[in-house]
Amino acid sequence: MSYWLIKSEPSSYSIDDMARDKSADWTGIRNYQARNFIREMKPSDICLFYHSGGEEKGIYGLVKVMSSAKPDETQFKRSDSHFDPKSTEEKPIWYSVEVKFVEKFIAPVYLSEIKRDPQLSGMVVAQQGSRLSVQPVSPPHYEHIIKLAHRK
DNA sequence: GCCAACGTTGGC
DNA sequence: GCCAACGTTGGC
Repeated sequence: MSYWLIKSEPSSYSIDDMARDKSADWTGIRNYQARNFIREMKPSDICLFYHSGGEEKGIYGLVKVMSSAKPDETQFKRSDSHFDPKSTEEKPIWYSVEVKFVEKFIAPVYLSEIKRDPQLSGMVVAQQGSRLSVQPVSPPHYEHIIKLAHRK
């Protein structure tokens, strides 16, 4: 059982879109480091859902991993913005997982809080210049985020 | 909207 | 294999 953080631009896909759709294929990851983390994901792993950009950047909820990694179908579709001509069905380059909506936080945990909280120091998302869109989260960091997210 | 930090591409 | 040029991410 592992914990992860996945980023999304709320203008393209927000936690509310996620809540409406109930489940989604997490496609479009086109970075090797992020791809490698996708391939480590296992069903029942939990992901923190992070909004990058938008008014208040931060963690807005949780989704659960429902499948192990499978080839990201968008890499094969010529018309898709994530089409990759170097990839073939026999040797796919990019992977996706299916995720299911779990909850939207009562109290989102904002990036400014994450940076300020000593118990969250070292979180990748708070590091300067961190562009990694899929990243591991340690259990203590996860537990603390949940505590903050459920405070009244 | 700006731009620093980053990852990738491609010429050599 | 190096590294300059380029494109993108994402915080501010």
